[in-house]
Amino acid sequence: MKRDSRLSGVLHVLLHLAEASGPVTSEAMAKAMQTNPVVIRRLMAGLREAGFVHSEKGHGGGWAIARDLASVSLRDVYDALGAPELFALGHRTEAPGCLVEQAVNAALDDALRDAETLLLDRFGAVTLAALSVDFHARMVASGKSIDLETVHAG
Amino acid sequence: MKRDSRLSGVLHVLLHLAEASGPVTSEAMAKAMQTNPVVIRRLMAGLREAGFVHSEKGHGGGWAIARDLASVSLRDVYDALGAPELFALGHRTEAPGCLVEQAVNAALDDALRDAETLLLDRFGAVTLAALSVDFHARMVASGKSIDLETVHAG
DNA sequence: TATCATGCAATATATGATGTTACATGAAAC
DNA sequence: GTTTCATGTAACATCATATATTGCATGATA
Repeated sequence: MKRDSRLSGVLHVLLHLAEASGPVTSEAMAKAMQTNPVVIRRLMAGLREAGFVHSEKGHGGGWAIARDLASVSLRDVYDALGAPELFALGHRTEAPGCLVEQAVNAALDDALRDAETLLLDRFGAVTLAALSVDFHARMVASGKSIDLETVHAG
Repeated sequence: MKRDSRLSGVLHVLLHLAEASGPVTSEAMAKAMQTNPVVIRRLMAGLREAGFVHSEKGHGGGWAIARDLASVSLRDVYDALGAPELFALGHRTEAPGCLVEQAVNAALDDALRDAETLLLDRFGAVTLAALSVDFHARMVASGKSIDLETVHAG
């Protein structure tokens, strides 16, 4: 089962944006993330609509953070991505006529619903600012400096 | 993100097996589940190794439950399937050099780990017997009778 | 007006689950 | 014993879909 890395990717991009002094182009981000600029734009589209980032065309354009990092939780980012499916487990049939399958689905859904609530609550409790703090702590601990180009070069 | 329906499918099959009087062939199950006999055998392989079901070759052969339903939890079945990935969310990079990505991964993993614990505990608390009880309650409530062939005909 | 950057649709590629075929093994029926 | 039935498994085919790419339109700056 292939896993969806969009949330991970977007958070990564956002934190790098937060570190940058000016706007960063899709191309620069794409190079750093080893992917295509269009993929970056697709990822960011939801965040732009949600007002978390701002994009500018033309010379000197690119992407920039539009909100205080402390005001955006992982849950917000997740929602801005369209609240993608959290679980890899699914049902064989969504609306089964078979009563056995209904019972199975009900049991699984019950557990999944609770886990989903827990997970989203956790996401809601973590802000981008908190991630940034953690990142800076790691930077101090490692003694390394960082910038988008050099860190993602290797 | 495509979802893995193996757990759902196996549970469905197991409960039907429990209702059956004698061994059920892969072909019969496959017809009921609208899939291929080989797929059924693949699903059941882990359960056979775990000792939850028994298979017999030749005339009158097929699959049968080998354990008391009360002694098998959803967690056991999940493990017998090889403990497949629970979450659709993953990391962009598993062992990133980038400290930003490390911080992101750590935050996500933290939340996911707790959700996983909750989910597996829930699975551990539900036995096949409980599912069977629920199924019979549904059958009474609906007034319908059931058997493998007729229920899955349409 | 030439260049740079996003916006977006359409298409291509890659990956992995699911489905299928083929054949070997073993058990029961005849 | 030989025929039939069923599982066991590997190899292969298909299909779904996430990801990547291409192409072109739009708008902003030099």
